[in-house]
Amino acid sequence: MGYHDATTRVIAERAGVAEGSIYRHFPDKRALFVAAAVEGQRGLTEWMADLPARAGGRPVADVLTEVFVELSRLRETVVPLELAMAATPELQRHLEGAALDETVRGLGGPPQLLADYLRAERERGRVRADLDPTRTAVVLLATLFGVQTSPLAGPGGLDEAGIRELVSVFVDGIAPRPAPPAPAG
Amino acid sequence: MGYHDATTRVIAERAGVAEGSIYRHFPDKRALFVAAAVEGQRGLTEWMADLPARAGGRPVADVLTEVFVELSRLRETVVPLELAMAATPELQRHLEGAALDETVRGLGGPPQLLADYLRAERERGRVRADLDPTRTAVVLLATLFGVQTSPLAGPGGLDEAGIRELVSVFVDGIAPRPAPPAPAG
Amino acid sequence: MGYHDATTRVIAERAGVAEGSIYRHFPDKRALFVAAAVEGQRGLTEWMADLPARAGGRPVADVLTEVFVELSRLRETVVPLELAMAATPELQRHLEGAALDETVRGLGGPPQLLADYLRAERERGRVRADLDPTRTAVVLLATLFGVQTSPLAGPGGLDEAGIRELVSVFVDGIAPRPAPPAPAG
Amino acid sequence: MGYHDATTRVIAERAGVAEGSIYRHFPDKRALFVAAAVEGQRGLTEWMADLPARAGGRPVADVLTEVFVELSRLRETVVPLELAMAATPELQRHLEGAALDETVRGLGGPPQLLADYLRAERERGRVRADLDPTRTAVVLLATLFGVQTSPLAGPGGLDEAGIRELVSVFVDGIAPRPAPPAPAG
DNA sequence: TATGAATGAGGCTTCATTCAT
DNA sequence: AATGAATGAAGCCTCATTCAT
Repeated sequence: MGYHDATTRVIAERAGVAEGSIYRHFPDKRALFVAAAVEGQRGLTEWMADLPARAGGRPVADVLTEVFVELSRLRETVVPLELAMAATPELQRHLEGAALDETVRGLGGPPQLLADYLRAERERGRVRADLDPTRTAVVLLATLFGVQTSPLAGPGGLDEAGIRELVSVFVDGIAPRPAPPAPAG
Repeated sequence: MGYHDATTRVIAERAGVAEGSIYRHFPDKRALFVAAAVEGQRGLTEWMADLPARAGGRPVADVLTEVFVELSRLRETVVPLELAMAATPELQRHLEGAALDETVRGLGGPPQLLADYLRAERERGRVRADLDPTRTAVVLLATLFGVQTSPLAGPGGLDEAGIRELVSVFVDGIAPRPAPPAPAG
Repeated sequence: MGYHDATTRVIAERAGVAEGSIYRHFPDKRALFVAAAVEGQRGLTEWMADLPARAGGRPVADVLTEVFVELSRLRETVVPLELAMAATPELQRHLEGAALDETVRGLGGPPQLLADYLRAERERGRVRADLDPTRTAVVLLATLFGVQTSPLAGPGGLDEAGIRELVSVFVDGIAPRPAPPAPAG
Repeated sequence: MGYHDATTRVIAERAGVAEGSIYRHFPDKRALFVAAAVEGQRGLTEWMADLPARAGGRPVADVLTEVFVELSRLRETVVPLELAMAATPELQRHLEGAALDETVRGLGGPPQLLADYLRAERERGRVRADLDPTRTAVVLLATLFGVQTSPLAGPGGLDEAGIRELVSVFVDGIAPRPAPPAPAG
């Protein structure tokens, strides 16, 4: 449901408060919406907080798959908000000014955490050295967003198998791999 | 700009016609919007029509980069429409019933053309044999969509350098490549 | 169907002409509507033209029944127009200025013809001498109109049996009749 | 004034409220209109509630005259609504579903009350035994409606004298009465 | 002269916001 | 502080009328 479909009446109803009461907590509807989006991000961010610490453990593909599965689950509630933000430039402008929770700001949000993880793995030689972790993180998250958003992927986004394939593309690329050198024996 | 921000007044104004004239050509606003989206797709699709025939030519990464650069350019007009479609389920339902131009339907649209290209390259051994071309095409296009849409990538989406890096990730993956076998010599 | 439901588009469609062509024959929609009402009256009036000449023939109740049955039949097309006129004061004002066909004007329309008939019967002693024929005619026609119009009578107005009962009330009244004097024998 | 002339703007203006406020009390314009008609009926019905109890008292013609004079007065506000209902089939369908005030429903509305009165008078021998009270009541009310509605009666409907004559026609009929039998002397 | 696309005023309705209670 | 009725701007759409062809 987008920004315009979430009328103040519906919001108030679901929140179990009167319509007028909204304006005691938020100056206007936009602020309420931005706050909801930020709040959604907070949940995601907290879940991902330990991601950088997991570098060097399980294979990168496994970690990314797990992260993406969780993201896609959590995002079921967040994506509509983000879509609304994306589709409503008016909201984006106000997002910048939004008072980000200090905890969240410190963590930097999902993109920062994913970038930190990728950087840590790169240092361990498990990620290509020529990739910029930040930009790569953005591409990964944008893909997840695109896949769950675009009509192309069908309604409901990707299931776990789909996410696994997606991660496979990211990790190994679409180009065929040369045969690994025969282990020295 | 989303579906709701594109008021009939604004649309009529930009088209240089009276508001009432819209309804001589479209039964309602929804139909107008869907038609605009379909028309946008038509331009994209025509540009991509010869894509499958290019398989086996220049390196896959180069072709994809070129395609994505063009897509991102053309999509400057299409993305807002697609975003609106994505953010407005009401529109998606009606898109299915929309009278797709026969030319476009025959070509199958960008996802189909890209899938055909990938399949052709796979047959030539230039794309991993274990990937499903259709799903891979969807992931590629969804990524492009996500990158140009998500607030993460900043306003304006990716420039050509960004697209080049994005394609690099897709083609070669983020995992480090083993050293290619030393050419015989 | 009323004045507002008869849109110029519908009228033009049914008439098999283009919408714009209406305005070559009538200055505006109002004039078109008044003309249609007048035309409807013309048919009724012509059918009733010989009514006054029938005075003295068959019993008054029979004549009135026959007239009302025919009126109710013809009025199936006229009543909607009259209703529209009644419900739209704007139209009534313009009806007065309408160019009544000379023939119709000469005859005076249904009320005048019915009044003439009643007057002729009154002279023959077959209608109460203390009733004003014109006002009585108006009451009779208004009743027919009311019965065919008011929701009370149910959809479709009265059938022939209903009209017969209605006429019976009018002719003999609702008060019980004293026994007629025994014919001299 | 008809249904279409009573625009929401005009209604709101006359009611001294904002246009949008209408929709806090009624789901749409139709409902508002039907409610107004029902409310109008309520006033009429309450006024007529004691009618059946008056049978056997003053002469039938006097009672009917009194009733019709009052009806015509009250109906000055109701007739436009009823006309609108009659001219707008869409409204009639919704009238059936309208929540009639229980009081009104119990009384059955003006037609039922008038029919009850006529039946009571018939039992007293003051109304013809061969007339169906319900149908007669409908004819009487339809006539009043027709007279106040039809352009024939001129603007403003009937005055008291006109109503007296109308009732006279109904009570005694238009046929001449035979001389009452000479009282025994 | 006939057509029908274009026009724009105005209709009904929604909705974010205000305000008296 | 909370409520929810009231507000009025604005949205989509219809329709009588005009005008270029």
